[in-house]
Amino acid sequence: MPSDSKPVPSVWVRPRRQREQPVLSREHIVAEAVRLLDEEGLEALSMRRLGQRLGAGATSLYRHVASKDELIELVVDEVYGEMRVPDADGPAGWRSATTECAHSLRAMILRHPWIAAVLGQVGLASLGPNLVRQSSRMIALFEAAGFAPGEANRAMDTLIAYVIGMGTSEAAYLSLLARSGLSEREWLESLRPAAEAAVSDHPRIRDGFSPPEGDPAKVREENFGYGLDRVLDGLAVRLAATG
Amino acid sequence: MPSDSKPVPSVWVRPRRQREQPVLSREHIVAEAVRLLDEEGLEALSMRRLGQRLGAGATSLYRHVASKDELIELVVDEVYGEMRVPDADGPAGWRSATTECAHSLRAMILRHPWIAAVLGQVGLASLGPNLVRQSSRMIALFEAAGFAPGEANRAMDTLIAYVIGMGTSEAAYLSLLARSGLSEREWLESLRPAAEAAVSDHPRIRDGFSPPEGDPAKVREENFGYGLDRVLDGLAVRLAATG
DNA sequence: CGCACCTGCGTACAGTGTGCGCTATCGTGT
DNA sequence: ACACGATAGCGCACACTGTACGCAGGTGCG
Repeated sequence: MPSDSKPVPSVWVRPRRQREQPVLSREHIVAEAVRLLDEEGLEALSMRRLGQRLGAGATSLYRHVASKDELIELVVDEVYGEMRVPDADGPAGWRSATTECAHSLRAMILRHPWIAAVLGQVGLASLGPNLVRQSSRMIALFEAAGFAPGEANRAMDTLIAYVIGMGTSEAAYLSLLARSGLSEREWLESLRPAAEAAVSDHPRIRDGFSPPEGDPAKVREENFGYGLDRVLDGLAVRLAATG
Repeated sequence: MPSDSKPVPSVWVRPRRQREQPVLSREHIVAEAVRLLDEEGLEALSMRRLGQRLGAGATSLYRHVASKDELIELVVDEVYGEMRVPDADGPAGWRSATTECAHSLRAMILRHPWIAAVLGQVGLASLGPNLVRQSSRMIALFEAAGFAPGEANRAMDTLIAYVIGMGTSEAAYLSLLARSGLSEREWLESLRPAAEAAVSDHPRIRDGFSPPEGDPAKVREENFGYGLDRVLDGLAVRLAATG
């Protein structure tokens, strides 16, 4: 019985490869990636850490996913599926239906702030199943409202661009804040001097760093609603002019 | 004269440290970073490559810039300064002035497609001088149009959110395309089968992958203009209702 | 039984951001 | 004129990244 071989390749010690039922699969990987991203943010997502959380080696993931970029595409499509899009033949008018869409998309972005950074790389150009499904349902909404078939798509793009632009700003702000480790109030307080200097040079800038007028989250939601109403007003004008 | 010391630390061989005039400086670094990003895209930006292009070592940059993240903030503010914002007391009406802003911002994004990916990380939350200046000038535009002081800010946010959302999508699409190395026509052709499958399942989706109806860039610009008009219509409605 | 296949793993490589301590240069005060 | 402190740049080192490659073990089919 040789004791000089260090790793002792004995049958009894060998880890027996307990193939529990949670074998690796594309769905498992994507789901765990979303969880990791939600908990620790974008730069915490590495193949090694993800593998670790799944009880697997880093490179094992590559059996199910071609590359990290592809994984990110999958993850984007996954969360895009969380958006709620009402049925086009439902009882609600087009305005309230699209309003619900917009709020639901914003909520999704705020639940997963990391997509802000990721949308700029991968965009909505990839043809994931959820993206296709949701887009189709949204276009139906605009067609039911009375937009011509070709135009409904552009109307949807307009609305989505607004929501994504607004959500991106909010998400970037929030994850900056999260990375700082401060509470929102402390953060604003710490930026106070710089902000005051800026405001004094350019008096027109609204002082977003003043003593918080109520819940900051509430303020952000109202700002979002303001712009949303303007965008929908504009679409309504167009609808009235062509109908 | 010992010949065994390999690196020969002789005074005559020593590189004499020619301190040419292009010493490193924050401005130089930022400018070169923008050039590198424009030429080779976001993931080509590393401190080592940037230092190399400046004829400096990687870590030398840290004398002028605290971290790569800070460098990126600087770079964002730099290109944000490229946007053209007309004077508020100029001859043009508010609508044409803000239209010019929007097109100018979009043009900036398309000139520097990498900011799409970067805006999601750093956002417009940092208080760079160009950002402050441009925002102030834009708010002035909306106040001159008749928006109440507090509301002008929200109107601007609405417009900017739309432009950024739309620009982000375009930029993501374009840089995906650039990474593929194909021409736009080849790219569309290669996606044809997948797109057709998607369309046949969801007939409402406009077939954006059909034989190009004219210049694709033109089509994108028209789509952008469509949404822009809707957003400005909506703001005009609000203006008429409160004025 | 044998054979092909598929899944997961360990190793390895090139490349990343950046902390630390060294050297050479420059501007300034005496 | 000379010394001295500040500063700019550099090389090294560390921990970490994505992923190519080849191997080991299990599974299903002939």
